[in-house]
Amino acid sequence: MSEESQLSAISELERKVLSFFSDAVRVLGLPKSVGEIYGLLFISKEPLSLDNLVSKLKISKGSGSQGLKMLRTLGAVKESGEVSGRKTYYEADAELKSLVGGLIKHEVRPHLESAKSKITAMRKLDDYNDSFYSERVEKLNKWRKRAGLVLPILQKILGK
Amino acid sequence: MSEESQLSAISELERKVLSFFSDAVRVLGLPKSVGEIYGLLFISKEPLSLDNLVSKLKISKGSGSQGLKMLRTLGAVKESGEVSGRKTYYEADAELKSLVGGLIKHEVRPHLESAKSKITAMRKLDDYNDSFYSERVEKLNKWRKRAGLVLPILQKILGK
DNA sequence: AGTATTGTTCATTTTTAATTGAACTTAGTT
DNA sequence: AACTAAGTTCAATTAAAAATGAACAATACT
Repeated sequence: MSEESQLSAISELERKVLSFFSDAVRVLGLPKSVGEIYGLLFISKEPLSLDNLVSKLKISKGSGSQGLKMLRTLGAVKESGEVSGRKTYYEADAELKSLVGGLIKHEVRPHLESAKSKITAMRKLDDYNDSFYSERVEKLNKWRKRAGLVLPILQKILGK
Repeated sequence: MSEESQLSAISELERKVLSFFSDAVRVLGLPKSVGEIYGLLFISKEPLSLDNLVSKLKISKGSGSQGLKMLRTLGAVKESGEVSGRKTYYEADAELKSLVGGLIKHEVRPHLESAKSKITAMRKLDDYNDSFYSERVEKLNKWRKRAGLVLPILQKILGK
């Protein structure tokens, strides 16, 4: 049977929230559609299905599916308990803690890991015997370590 | 007069440092060429001119000029005292403090400002009278404020 | 002054990243 | 079991970002 037809246009508030999250997400280097999906869930009173998102945001099913996948991975979105019919419905996890945690784990840590292995490789080079170069490489390592130390602090402060 | 011809190829260490900074810079949403320019200056024993950078990195003069401009704006690079001839030479400001400070000031703060004005606009909408919506908007504002508070702390921790 | 060299700007091109949509897979319904 | 709707995947397209290079501007050397 046919549900409430999903033609409801986007409200002014929704538009502003979408713009807010598109921007925020771009700063973090994620695609804008991901920000829009999260934004719409964030400002929605009820959980939304993939269909709902696709029709309201006027994006393709493919984008919607991929965007939701990323948001699930980040832990920014969760399936709603309500399982009416065969669709799955999503709602935003609107806790800064979850968002920051997911971003750190999936977007930041991997880069720090890769930085670590690059530094390890630098130490094996002949140039590393030169004091200027070794000093510079070790400075990079100090930076890397400090970045790693800051993350839990960040998480603690933001995730209250 | 002709200087030491700038054909010196890139060393293995240099290659690794460039890769390190290209990656780092991409995480921050800046173009890779900017990372490479900074990287080469970071690992160079002497200050380098635009020409030096362009020939070693094999990038166009245009990219080089734009990249240096961005790095100057961020305060990540400074003109060397040495003014031999008519070229200007640059060296990396290799203090994490400067880098973080510049990024916060030029890349982060402006976004927080724009977020602030978006929230102000949301508060003026009719929907804001609905308690669910006002609660959400105020949550966004809480997040924004918290992000603003974290920056100086970040700066303090990283900029030691 | 005139000339040569260095540096910037910006319209075009190239490269990279995101989105689409059609084919496919999975799961629910009758 | 056959059918139908939901969701995923991925090759192809489109859109966004960065790099190029030629024209221009600024500077300093003679």
